[in-house]
Order: sequence, then C-alpha cells, then structure tokens
Amino acid sequence: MTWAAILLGTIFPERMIPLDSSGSDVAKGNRLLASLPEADYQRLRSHLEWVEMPLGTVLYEVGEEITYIYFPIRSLVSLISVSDGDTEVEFNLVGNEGMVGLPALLGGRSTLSRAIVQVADGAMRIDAPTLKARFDQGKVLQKQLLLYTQLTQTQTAQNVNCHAHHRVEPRFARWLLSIQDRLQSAELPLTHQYAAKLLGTRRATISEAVARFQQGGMVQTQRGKITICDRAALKQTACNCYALLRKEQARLQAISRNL
Amino acid sequence: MTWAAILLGTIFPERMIPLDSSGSDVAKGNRLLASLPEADYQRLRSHLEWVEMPLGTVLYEVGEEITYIYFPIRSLVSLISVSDGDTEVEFNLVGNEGMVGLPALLGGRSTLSRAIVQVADGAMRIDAPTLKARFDQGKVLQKQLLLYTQLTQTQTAQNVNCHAHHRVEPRFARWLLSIQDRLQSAELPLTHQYAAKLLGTRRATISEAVARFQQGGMVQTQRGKITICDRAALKQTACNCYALLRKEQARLQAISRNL
DNA sequence: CTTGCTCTGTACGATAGCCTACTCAACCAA
DNA sequence: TTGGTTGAGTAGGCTATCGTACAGAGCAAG
Repeated sequence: MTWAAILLGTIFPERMIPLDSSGSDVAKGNRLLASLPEADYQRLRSHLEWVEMPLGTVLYEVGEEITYIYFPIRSLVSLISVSDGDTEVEFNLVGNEGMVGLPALLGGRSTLSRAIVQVADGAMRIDAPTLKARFDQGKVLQKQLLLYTQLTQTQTAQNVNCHAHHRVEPRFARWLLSIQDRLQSAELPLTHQYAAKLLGTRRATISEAVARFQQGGMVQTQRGKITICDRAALKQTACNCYALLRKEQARLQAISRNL
Repeated sequence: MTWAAILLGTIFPERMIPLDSSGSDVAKGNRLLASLPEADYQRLRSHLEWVEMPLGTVLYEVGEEITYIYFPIRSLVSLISVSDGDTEVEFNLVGNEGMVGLPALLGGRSTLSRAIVQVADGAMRIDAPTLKARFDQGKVLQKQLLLYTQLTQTQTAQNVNCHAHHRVEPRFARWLLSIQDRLQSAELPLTHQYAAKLLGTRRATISEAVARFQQGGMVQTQRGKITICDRAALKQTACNCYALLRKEQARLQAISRNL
C-alpha cells in the first residue's frame, strides 16, 4: 500500500476499498460480508480496509490481544492450536465464507490459538472494538455472526472426530476439498511440509498420500502446488466429515439468510 | 419426580428448586448460574427447574431441535461428535462450570452432536426460547454466556491438538483430572468401555493404561469405578493440554466476573 | 552455469494402537 | 446357591504411522 493510499484512506476511508474488474465492491468477495443486510453493511463499510496478506502472516498470536478482525478474500487463514513447543494442528480453516478474530467478539480478547495466512491474497479488516460495538447492539449482524460462531464450533468438533477415527489419507482428501471450496480454484499452493504440519502428521506420510492420489488421477502436482483434477474421486476418498459439514454449513447459512 | 411435585412445579415453579442441607439454593451449585449478577439470576430463577438425569440420558440428539438448556449440578454431560455409524468421540465435557445447549443460543437450533449424561445426578434446566430471549437482550448475561462459548471453543480446539499429537495414556490422565475438577470428587464412576468410547480408543487400551496408573499408585479401581489417589502424579502423566486449559479457563472466568 | 536452498521421493526399522477373542471376576436377581 | 450378565485382564498377530535419513529435482540468485 502506498503512502498516498494510506492518506486517502485516512481522509476518505472508503477509497481504500478497491474495485474489481466489474466495478463492484471487492469486499463482497467475502460471503459473510456479502450476506449482511445492506443497511448493516453500509454502516460497516467505511471502517473496512483492504489489506494484502502475504504467506505466513500471523494475524494473531497465542495469548495476544486481537486488534483486528479479518474477512478473507481469495486468501486462506489457518487457525492453529499449539501445545508443546512445535506440535501444532489446524483446527479450523477460514476462507471467503468466514472471518478471523471471533474471540474479540466473544469477549476473551485473546485466545490459545494462532491465526496464520496459508494462501496469500487479501482481506477486508476492521478494528476489533468497532465491530464489537456493532455486534453488541444485537440485531441481525449479531445473529449472523453467532451463527458463524456455531459453524466454527461444529467444524472444530468434527475435526476432533476426524483426528480420532480417520486415517491420514481420507483426512487429507477432505482437507484438499475444503481448501478448494474456499478458494474456488483447483490450483492449491501448498508444500507437503506445510500440509503435514497442519494435518498433524509427517511430511513423508503426505508425500505418500499425494503419490497415491496422483496415481489415481485425482490430482496433479508441481513443486509447491497441488492441482485437483478429479473432484468426484477425491470426494470418494475423503471421509464423510466432508459431506456432513457441507450440509450443516448450508443449513446454518440458510437460517442466516432468513433472519 | 412425583405427580405432586410436577403439579407444584406448574403452579409454583420455584418450589421445584430443592434446597440443599444448608438451606441455600441448589441452583447455585452450578457455577455458571452462581456467577450471574444477582438481578439476572433472580429473573431466571422462576424458569429454572430441577431435573434428575440418570446415566445415559440423551439431552439432545444429532440434528434434533434443542428445547431445553441444562446447567449440570454434581452431574457430568459429554458432548459427542458422531461420524460413521458408531464411531464417536467426546469433544467437550460439561460439569457444574458450564451449560449444555449452546447451539440454541447461537441460533442454529440443532447441531451435529449429541449430549449425553456421563455421570448421573441433576441439573437445572430452562426452556431454550426463554433463555434465548434473555440472551438476546444483551447485557451482562449475554456477555457471560459468550465468554463461556469461547471457553468451549478453546477446549474443543485443544482436543483436536490432543488427539493429533498425544498418546492415549497422557490424554486419558488429562481426562480423569478434568472429570475430577468438574465433579469435585475423587471417585469417578466409569467403566473402561465407556471411557474408551469417549476417548475414541479401544477398551483394551484403557484397561492397560489403568493397570499402569494403578501400578504407579495414581488410582485405585473397583468394578465400574476409578478413584484418584495421587493427583500430583496424574498431573505429571497428563499432557500439558490440562494445564493450558486450566489457565485459560481461569483467565476467561476472571473477565466474566469483572463484567 | 554454478551454487545453494527448498521441496519431494523413497526407504528401513520401530511401535503404539488396532482387531479379535478368550477367560476370569464382580455383581444382581431369583 | 445358582445362573446370567456385565466389567476387566490379557494375548497374538497386524498395520498405519512414526522417526530418521539420504539423495535427486526444481528453482532462484549470483
């Protein structure tokens, strides 16, 4: 972001929201923002600012006060639980369907997890206290964000089940699918090392799974990139956590739309 | 519950709240209720009704509308995620520090999990729409329940980590400790079979772990019962998820008290 | 074109936890 | 006392995954 843009942003904050090729509001690229009632959205709009998020950016750290809330657009953010030193796992994945920074709304200010950019691009961000103030007014905005809270809770719970009962291969397949859903692209920029870390397993195990997927014609790979070729076959391989969560997400979003 | 009690309850609902030996309100045996501002609590009081909960009672089922919200007292409720047929895992454990039925407040009405009584005794319950109406008024009641929501989210996320990285033995040790915390009793009524199901493992694996605990003098066992003898040693064996969550729980409860 | 770094393919031994299944012990009811 | 039921100890073979490790391949910078 240039200094000019920052200055413009200060004086005319809405100028900071870039327009996409069709001239429409890029912020609507986040489906959670897009689904807000237009009046609520307009009230928030001037507080939203576009930020670029390079790979590996830490949006909040364990125990650190959350100052901004992010609505990813074409980017992907992993929520990671850390226990002993370097043992991490992803327990939630946020793309254009959600937001990062819920603990700020729930009142805890910080949390035991880390939010880190897994696929680089941008997000709309908003000052946490500002959004919290709107949230605390109740109304539809609050109800929608609470439904999103329930969705993340459900996803996390399903991940417990998945880690307890499902083998790496189906879990990995599910994970690839859920990334594709959030990115709306078949090219997933990830290294085996990184995937292993997020899935809580070894790199070698991931490499072996990738090899099998490739043999089955489900994916193609290049260095640092996995491209999904056969979504249907991958769904067959994935555990049914995938289907269950998709359905539940649809249900909750339907409630959200009818508020 | 006798018919007389039910009738009394209908006419004078507060009569259904039993008094403990010291003559004080049993409902305060639930710490979440006890921590509410006295005014909020008094407004809820007449809607709260005491229920006995035998072992195995299902408080809500997968996909089923949640009609009551429960505040356990001397009882323990497991929240269970189900995927394929009979593969289950506990992703959260609720005792006198919490409540069962959050999805009713968050707006989803139902959820993908099951709530089942793991240690029998009682609970105060309230009609879900009634509590939701109070909740939707905002204020301190809402803020406290949202903080509790964050706590459960954190616990669930930690469980993902725990299942991904920790062996059965430390996980089991942690689980025993967290049960004791919630029951405030060293005698834990559980069968190996049941523990195995909740921890997502085999009965034999639990039996072996119990044998080792017993050899180390940490627990004593009788048929269907595990008694904790040496809490300190058990803490040594448990993974540090235990310590992490205890600390976070204390932090969130401190915020809650100062609202 | 070389150098160096990161990503990936693959291998081998070790093992925790799985599946199955049999036996014995505790408790309950008749 | 007896018989039935449920909980607990234990065992043998199996395998997915781990830990570690090494070598080749892609890519960027000099």
